[in-house]
Amino acid sequence: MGKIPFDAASVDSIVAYAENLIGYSLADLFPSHEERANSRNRGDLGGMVQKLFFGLSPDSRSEADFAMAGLELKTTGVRWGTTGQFVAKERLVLMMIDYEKIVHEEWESSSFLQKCRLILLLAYLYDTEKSIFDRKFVLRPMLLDLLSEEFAALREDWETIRDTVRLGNAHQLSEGDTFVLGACRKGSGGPSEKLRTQPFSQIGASSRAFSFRQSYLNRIIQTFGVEDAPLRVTEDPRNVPHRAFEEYLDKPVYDIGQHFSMEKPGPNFKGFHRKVAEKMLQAGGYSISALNSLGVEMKTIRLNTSGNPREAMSFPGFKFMEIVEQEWEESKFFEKLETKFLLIVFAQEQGGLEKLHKVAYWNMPHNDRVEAERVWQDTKRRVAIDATNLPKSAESTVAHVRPKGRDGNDKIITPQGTLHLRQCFWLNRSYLRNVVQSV
DNA sequence: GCATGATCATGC
DNA sequence: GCATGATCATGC
Repeated sequence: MGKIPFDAASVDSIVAYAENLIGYSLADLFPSHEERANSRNRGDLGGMVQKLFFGLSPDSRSEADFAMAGLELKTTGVRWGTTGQFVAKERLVLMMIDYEKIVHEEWESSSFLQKCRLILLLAYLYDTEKSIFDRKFVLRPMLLDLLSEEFAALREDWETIRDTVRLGNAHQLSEGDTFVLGACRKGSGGPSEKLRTQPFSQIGASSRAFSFRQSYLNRIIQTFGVEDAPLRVTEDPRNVPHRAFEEYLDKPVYDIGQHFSMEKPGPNFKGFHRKVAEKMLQAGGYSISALNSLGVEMKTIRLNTSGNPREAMSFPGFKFMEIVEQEWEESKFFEKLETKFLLIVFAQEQGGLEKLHKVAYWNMPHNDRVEAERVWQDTKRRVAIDATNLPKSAESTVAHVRPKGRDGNDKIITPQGTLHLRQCFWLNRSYLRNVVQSV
């Protein structure tokens, strides 16, 4: 291999050279390369870019890929979103979390920043039909300095993860624990998964990696990847409750509705409280979709006069034929339970007025996710035997299964070949009571 | 009052 | 047309 056509010690030079990749695939630039044919390697476009385009030998050492420049190279798949911008296909995995090491570290001198402080992020158009060699690079090369002000929200999440491991709770980590920097599962998963050791506990923990959560990565792409984008990476989701909801706390929900000139809800309208919450969000400069793009999902909970939730909490429906073929980690329910929720809690007072009671973030703790998985596995098992006999709320402290459909005709096929009402997972009312008290 | 079964309006 | 978040309705 000849002389590399950039200065490997200069970040600017590397980034400028990376411009030459944009608009092309590796196949465009290296049409006759022998690796093309035998590469079914699904994840290694980054490695190939490093090797072919930059002429470096890939490795996974603790130092950055461009060691002299302290620059880490990452590639990420993007696709066209419905909003007319590119969105990330999935979270961006940055590096494995070393449970033994992180407990002794501080943010500024962390091995995470040693490797990932400076990231050159290249986006390619994700296309399952094409090999990694044929995927075109799009957007601008993105140079990210994780110690710059724009990425300030990372630090608190990194510390949250470290402190969880310090408490001997590495096995309890969840992506939903944090807002922008995630501790995502990395590894085989399933029953055969080999667990890792952790300091301060004998309990084996799943392998996890630092990642930009998908929502955060979207904001990065839409900020750094295009010209003249409004800076939106700086927004920290932790600001939302205070900014949008604080002034309405302890106010009657119908007064809040009136404040926003909301029509009186029709007798059958089931979304009034959610709508009121949405109005408060909007008045605070957010929206449901803005909240989602911050990686947060909003749920409303209404308490009766005795402080119990009026209803269980539902999740998206599942298909009988699908769940019997699925692994837990692939399921929608798993994904939801690693989500960060913003709970908007309304409470009915003895006198009769229902008020905005509490607004707080919550994500499901580990023990309850274990129990939820048990319910899911039991559901999977029972669907295969008799899809009409599924876990009821008395069978678990956390979750159960119940119908969720448009009407009595909303039936789908079961493994028994019969039609049965579509179902979904629910969090038990009694469980939600504890949740509300815990936040 | 609760568990369970059965919808409802909305928004994409 | 359909999934979704949420609530209604019934029976014990």
